[in-house]
Amino acid sequence: MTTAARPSAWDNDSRQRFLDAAVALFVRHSFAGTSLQMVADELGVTKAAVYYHFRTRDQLLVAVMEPMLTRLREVIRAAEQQRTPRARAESMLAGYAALVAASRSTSSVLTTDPSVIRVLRHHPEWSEVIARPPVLLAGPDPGPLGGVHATTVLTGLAGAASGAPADLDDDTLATALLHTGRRILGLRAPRRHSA
Amino acid sequence: MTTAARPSAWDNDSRQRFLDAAVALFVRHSFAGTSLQMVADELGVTKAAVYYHFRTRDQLLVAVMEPMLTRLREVIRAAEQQRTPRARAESMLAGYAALVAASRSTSSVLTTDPSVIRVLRHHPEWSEVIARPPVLLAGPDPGPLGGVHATTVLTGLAGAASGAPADLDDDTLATALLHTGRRILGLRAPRRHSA
Amino acid sequence: MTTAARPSAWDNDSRQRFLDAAVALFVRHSFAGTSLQMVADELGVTKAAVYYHFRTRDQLLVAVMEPMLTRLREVIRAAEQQRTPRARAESMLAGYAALVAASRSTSSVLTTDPSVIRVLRHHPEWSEVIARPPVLLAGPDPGPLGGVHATTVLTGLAGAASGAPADLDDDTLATALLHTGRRILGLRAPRRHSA
Amino acid sequence: MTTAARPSAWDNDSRQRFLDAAVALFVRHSFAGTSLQMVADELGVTKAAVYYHFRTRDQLLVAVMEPMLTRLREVIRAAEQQRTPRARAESMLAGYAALVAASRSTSSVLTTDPSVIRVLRHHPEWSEVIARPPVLLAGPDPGPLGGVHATTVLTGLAGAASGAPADLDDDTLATALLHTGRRILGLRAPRRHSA
DNA sequence: ACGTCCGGGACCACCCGTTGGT
DNA sequence: ACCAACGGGTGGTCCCGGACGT
Repeated sequence: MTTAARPSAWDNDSRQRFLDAAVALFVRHSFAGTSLQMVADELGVTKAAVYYHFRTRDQLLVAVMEPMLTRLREVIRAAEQQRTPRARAESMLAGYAALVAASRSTSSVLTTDPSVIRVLRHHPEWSEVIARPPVLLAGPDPGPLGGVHATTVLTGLAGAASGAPADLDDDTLATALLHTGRRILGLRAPRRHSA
Repeated sequence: MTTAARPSAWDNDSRQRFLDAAVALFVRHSFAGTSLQMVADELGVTKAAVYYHFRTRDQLLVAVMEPMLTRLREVIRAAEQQRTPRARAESMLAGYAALVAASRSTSSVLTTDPSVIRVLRHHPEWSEVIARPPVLLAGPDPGPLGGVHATTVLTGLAGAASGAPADLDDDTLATALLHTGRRILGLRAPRRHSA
Repeated sequence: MTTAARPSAWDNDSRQRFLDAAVALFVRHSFAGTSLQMVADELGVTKAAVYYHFRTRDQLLVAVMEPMLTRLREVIRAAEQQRTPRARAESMLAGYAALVAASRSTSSVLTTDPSVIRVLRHHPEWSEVIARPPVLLAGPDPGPLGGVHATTVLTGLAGAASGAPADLDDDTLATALLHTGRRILGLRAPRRHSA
Repeated sequence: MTTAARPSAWDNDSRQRFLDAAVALFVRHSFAGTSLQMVADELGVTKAAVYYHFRTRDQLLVAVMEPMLTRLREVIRAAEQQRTPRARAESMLAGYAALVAASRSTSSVLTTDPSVIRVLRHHPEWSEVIARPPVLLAGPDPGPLGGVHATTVLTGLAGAASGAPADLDDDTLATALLHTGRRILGLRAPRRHSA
C-alpha cells in the first residue's frame, strides 16, 4: 500500500517525461524550431499523447516554464521588500543566481528565445514576472548604463549556467555567478547581520 | 561615370533590403520562427522574389551573418597573434565588444539562437569562428570557472548590446562593454605603448 | 415496485440525454460538423461515456433518428394501403405533417443534411423509408412538376417545423402544415366518413 | 486573336473550376463534410493549389456563395422599394423563385446547411442578406403562421430547385416555383400594368 | 457506467522550393 | 528583378475508437 500506484502519481510522472523531453529540445532547437512531432518521437509516442496532456503547443511551453517562473516570482517578491535600491538589486541578483544555477536549461530558454517571451507576454500571470527583473537590477544605477548592466547580468548568467559543465554543483555555480553579477553591477558584498 | 547605374550596385541595394528585413525578423521571432513568407510580406513582395536572391533559407541566414562573422574572424586572428593568454583574452574581448556594439542585432542572434549555430556549424568556413572565442577568453583562467566567465561575456555582452537604447552610440557602448567584460574576466586594463 | 429503479430505466434515461444533446448539435452544426467531443462537452462528460452507449458515431446518428424513422415507416405503410394515388398522397401528407410537427429537429436534420441521408442509405432497414415519401406525394401528378411539388412539401414542411416558434403546439402546427401541403400539391380536403 | 487566352481569363477560368467543384461537393457532403483535400482530388491537383486561390476554407465558401448572395441582395433591394407588404412579398417571392431556379445548388446549400449560415453570419456584408428574406415574405401575414409560411417557401423552393430534373429549363422551373410560392403564402397573381 | 490515457489518422494552414512567364 | 501558380510535405489541432482501470 505504501507504494500503491495511484493514478495521480502515474499521471504526474507521465506528464513530467513530456516536460523533460520538451526542455531538452527547446535548448537544442529553440521553441519555434521544436515541433510536437519531435517531442513525441523523443519519447516514442504519438502526437496524440502529447495532445492529451497539453492541448496546445503554447500550453506545453507554459507548463515547461512554470516551475521556474514561480520561483522567479518569489525572488522578485523578496527583492521588492528590501528598502534600498542597492539591497533590492543585491537580493534580486542572489535569487537569480541561485535560480539559474538550479534551472539551467529553462533559464537560458527564457532569456534567449524571443518566441518564448512573446508567448509568455500573452499570459497575464507571467508578463509581470518577465518585466520586473531588469528594473530591479538596474535600480542602483539609473543612468543609461544601468539597463545595459542589468541586461548583461540577466543574459550573461543564464547563458553561463546553461553552458556550465554538468558536474559543477548548483551551489558552487550559484556562488560564482553571484560574484560575477556583483562585479558587473558594481555591488559590494553586503554585511551580514549575524554569523 | 562615377554614378553609373551598374547592375551590381542596384543588385546589392535590393539585396540589402532583404537582409535588413530578415535580421529584424530573426530578432523578433528567432530563425526557426521566421519563414520566407514573413520576409516577403515585410517587404511587400512574394516569396519568389526572396528566392531570386537567396537559393535557400539557410543561405539567407548565412548572407545575413556573413559581414559580422568576417569581422569576428579578423578579431580572432588579431587575438591569436598576441603572445600571452592574458593579451589574447584582452584583444579578443576588445574586438568582441566593438563588434557587438556595431552589429547589435546579428550578434545577439548569433549567440542566442541554437538554430543559427546549428546551420553555421555545417558551413566549414564558419565553424571555427564559432568555436574559438570561448577558448581565447577563457585562456587566462583554465579552471572550470574560466569557461563560465567566458560564456558570461559572450552571451552577456551580446544580450546587452541588443537591448541597449538605440541612441547610445557605438563607441560609448563598446567602451562600457569592454569595461564590463574586464570585470567579469578579472582583467586589468593593459598599459598602452604610446599616447 | 412499479417505480423500482430497474437498471434499464436508468439506462434509457441516461441514454436519452445523449440523444437530446446530439440532436441539438446536429441542428446547429450539421452531422458532419458535430464531433463526439462536442456531444460529451455538452453534457460535461468524456467521450468514453458517449462511446459506452454508442459504439460508433454513425450508430449515434441512427439512434437519434430511429424513433422518427419508425413513425415515418408507419406513415408510409398506412399511405400505401390507400387505393388511389390521390388518397395515398393525402394520407402520406397528413402523416408527414403530424410527424414533422412532433419531431421538429430530427425531421429537419433528416431532410436537409446530405451526410445523414448518406449514412441512412447504407442501412438497409431505413433506405426504403427515405426513398418512398417523394414517390407517394408525387403520385397524383406524374408530370415533371409532380416531383418538384413533392420535394417542396418534404423540405418545406420540415424546414418550417424546425423554424416554428416553440410555443406553437404540435397540433396547431401540424394542421397548418397540412393545409400548406395541400395547397402545394393541389389537393382538396377529403370528405371524412364520420363525425 | 479575339479570343486570345489572356492571363486574367485563364485566371478566372482556373478559379471557377475550383468553385464549381466545391459546390458539387457541398451539395453531396455538406460544408462541414467537405475537406480541401476532396476539392483538390476532384480536380486532380494538390491542396496547395486550392490554398493558393483561397486562403481559408471559409473564404472558399464565401467565394462560392458570393454570386448568388449578390443577386439575392438585388432581389431584397427591389422588394423593399415596393409600397405595400403584399407587393414586397410578391416581389421578394418572384425574385427568389428566379434566383433559386438559376442557382439551384448554391441556393439549396445556403438554406439547408447550418455551418454555411454560421460562417456567413460572421461576415457583416452578408448577414443582412440572410436575415431579410423571411421578414419580407412574412410581411402580409404578421401572425405566428406568417413566419411558418415564409420558412416553408424559403426552404421548400430551394429544396425543390435542387432536386428538380436538370432538363427542366430555368424559366419553366422559376414559373412553377413562383406559383407554388403564391399558393403557400396565399398571394394572388398581381395585375400587370401593361401587356 | 463511467474516467484515463493513448494510437492512428485526417484536417487546415502553411512551409520551402520550382517552373514558366514577363 | 519579379509574380502567378503549384508540388510535395510538415506542423498543430483534433478526431474516432479502444484498451484498461475502477
